[in-house]
Amino acid sequence: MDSNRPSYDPAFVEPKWHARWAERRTNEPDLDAAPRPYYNLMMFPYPSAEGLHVGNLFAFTGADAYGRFKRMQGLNVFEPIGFDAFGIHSENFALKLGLHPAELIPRNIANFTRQLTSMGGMFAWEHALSTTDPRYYKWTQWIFLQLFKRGLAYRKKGAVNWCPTDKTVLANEQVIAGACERCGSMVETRVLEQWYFRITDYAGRLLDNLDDPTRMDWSATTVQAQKNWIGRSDGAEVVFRVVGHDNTQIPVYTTRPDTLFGATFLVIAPEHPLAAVLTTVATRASVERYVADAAAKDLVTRRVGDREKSGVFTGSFAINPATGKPIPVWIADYVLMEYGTGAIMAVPGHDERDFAFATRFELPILRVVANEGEHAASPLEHAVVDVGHGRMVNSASFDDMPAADAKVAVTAWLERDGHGKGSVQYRLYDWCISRQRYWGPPIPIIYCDDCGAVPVPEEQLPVILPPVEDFRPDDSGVSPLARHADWYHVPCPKCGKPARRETDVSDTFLDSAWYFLRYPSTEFDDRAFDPERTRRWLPVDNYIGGNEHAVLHLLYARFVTMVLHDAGLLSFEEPFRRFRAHGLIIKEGTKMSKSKGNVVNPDEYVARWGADTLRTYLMFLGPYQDGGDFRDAGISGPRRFLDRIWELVTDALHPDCRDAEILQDVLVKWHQTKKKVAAEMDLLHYNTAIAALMELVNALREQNCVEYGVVRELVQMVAPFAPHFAEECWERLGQQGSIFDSAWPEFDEALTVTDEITVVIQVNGKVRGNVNVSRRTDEATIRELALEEAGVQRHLAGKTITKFVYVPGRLVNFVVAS
RNA sequence: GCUCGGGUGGCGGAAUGGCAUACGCAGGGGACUUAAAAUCCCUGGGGACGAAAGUCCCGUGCGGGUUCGAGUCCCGCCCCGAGCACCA
Repeated sequence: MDSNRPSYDPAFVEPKWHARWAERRTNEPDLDAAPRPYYNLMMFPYPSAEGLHVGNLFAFTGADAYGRFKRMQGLNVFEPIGFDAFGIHSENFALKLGLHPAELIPRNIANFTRQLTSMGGMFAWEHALSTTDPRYYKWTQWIFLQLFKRGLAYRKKGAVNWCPTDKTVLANEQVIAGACERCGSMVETRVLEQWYFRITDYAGRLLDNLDDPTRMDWSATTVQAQKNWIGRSDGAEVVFRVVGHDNTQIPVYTTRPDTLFGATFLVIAPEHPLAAVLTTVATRASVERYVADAAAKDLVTRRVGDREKSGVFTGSFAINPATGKPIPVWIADYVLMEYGTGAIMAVPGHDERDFAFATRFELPILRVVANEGEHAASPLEHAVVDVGHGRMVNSASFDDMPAADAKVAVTAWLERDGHGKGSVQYRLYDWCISRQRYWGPPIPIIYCDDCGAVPVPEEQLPVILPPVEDFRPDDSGVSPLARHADWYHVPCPKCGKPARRETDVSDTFLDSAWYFLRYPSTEFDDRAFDPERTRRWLPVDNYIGGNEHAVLHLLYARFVTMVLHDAGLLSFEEPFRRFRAHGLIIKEGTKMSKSKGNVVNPDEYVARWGADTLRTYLMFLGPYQDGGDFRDAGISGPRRFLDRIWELVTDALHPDCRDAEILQDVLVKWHQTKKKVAAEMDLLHYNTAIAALMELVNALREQNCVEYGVVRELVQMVAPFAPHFAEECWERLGQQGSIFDSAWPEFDEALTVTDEITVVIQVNGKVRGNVNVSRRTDEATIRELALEEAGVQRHLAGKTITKFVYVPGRLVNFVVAS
């Protein structure tokens, strides 16, 4: 490099453009008048004390590159950012440091803001938000009230998951294999009065919309995760009459009504309300002992699958409506009260769990479906669950019917004879939103002895979280706010008598279930979201985030949006038109974790290589939707790539490079690159887009081409990845304004193909040569040319050609017999 | 156990059923330099034969199959990762 050429120095370029962007408000679209609004959203971060890690940066860079690309395609892109700053994480960390979260969080947010600025995100900072801001959580509380108004928020006493370390209730979603999702402690069960949202009322719609392409275009893996979570199953409710109790019936839920004739006993959950009714004098003592034991166990232990079956006989019998025969009713904790009707018909011949139970307690096992070639009376060593092609046996008039048909036929018979009906069940549970903690929005409810649970009037919102020093949680099962009588004693809004505030705060997932509605309307304090702004910007056009939120955040956000839609407050019921899950970054082949000490701090890399190099590297190291392996050794490649473009820009400034002649090869490569990059950007295939740009750079260097127009468009195409760098190159090229207000390069389809093509010649599918011909050459000519190739002749010698395959523009294949 | 991903050089990874290993990293050789870094050029799956040019064989986790042709499609396995897990 000539000594008088200025070299690329990110330490100079990057701060320069941060200042320019801020000063010129480059990243602030006109929210009231943008003609082609495009809402580009990424999952907002939790501002941890450690700062942004490289995984966050990977996620944000990919989302940002997409937003910048869309903007260069002429859309008015709104790319907001904010902070999900309430919650147990922040509170626990504050406790550890002996700080108040209200002190800690602003500090963390300042650090995140610095880092997010340095990475060069196209963020509309004027609309940044924090969920901890009373101007924000006022509306989080308002959302709670909207649900309350519609009867979708209710209070229930029930067994809940209790984390002994975090000292709070956890949603089932937050319990992973019996342990707290956040701290890993084994979860216990407690009985507490909690607030729930009736998300189960929406299970069907939440499921059905997933398959509606007019509403949702989501990553397939995320859709699948939501489907599994909602867990629809189709079956039937069957009613069993109890012998000797004329008014007592036991409804059970089954997905296999076809096996009704094989139901040899019933099992009800220990908490089932009929447990006491069905118990006889002889069995009372043993039943009471069993039920008490079950109650002492926590919910999680009861859900561990392969425990040995336990249970107790009630002493009662029920009539199987199909056979008319009495079958015993048992109590066992493998039946869950929360699912279905809390009672099952046990079919040990065709269900592994029922089989294990029947074996343990010597209950009869009967086969009612036989697979092809299998005798119904074959030894009963295990349950036959898969009966896809089986036929009915031991089932009276249904005998010999294919099992799949019997499911429908038995359900129809049940309905006709009044023994039951077809029924759909969902695995989804209602959403418990109460948290016995401090660092969250207080639930806006006041308890009055006369009026009950009274919502705080909307004009009194927000219910400010008081700045108490003593916010440490304890084992009492009530929130720290309950220790602050001066705060919670208030008059009842209805009758004015002394009343008490709810002292629990709401789940962090409620904060994040509506933040995307707030971004376009952050300056309004008299409404959660402005109708006109919302109409212009929502639903979100593109949402990018981690699949770890596939079933929590994304489902809750959909639910809240659907409720607001039903309340007439939103015109759409699905908030995210397109969602793409990004992958995860690992370090040198292993997971990053604090304990391994291999968490990559992006600051060091930004300082050493520049944010643009780091961004380009992150987008290059693997497919965005899969993630990749961050290796220190690899980053020099992308830096070299940018250095070479810088040099091409320097050379292109020479007056001779304007409208210089472009070699045919370069011209074609240029247009092919433009075509490929645009297509790959849209699919988020950033690694291959960058590879294509690298190929163009290599071609330009090999052919010694620095034609101004080609270099200018190269700079435009690298801009989504290296925005500061591209702006600087743009300016050096003498271009006016921000490169992000320039139009994405167009390509000419006719110039993406060459006239001369290479046709591969195969003999029996093996490559034996090739010929260069004009694209217009006909098949016969190509065949003649192919036969002249030395390598082809060698392999054809003494053989007979039995077939000739011609794939236009690609290859020919001679099939020979020896 | 169930569901969804995935298995390709030394490494990260490319490949609408059509030249496997694009692009990048690391490596080897060379140029420049007092030297090093940086930069630039060449090379780059394994094996056999050959002085070389080259020729041939084998190669995308394993075993079958479909096809003129399979990393790609089908069947049966193995392994890794993620999620769910007594959901009747």
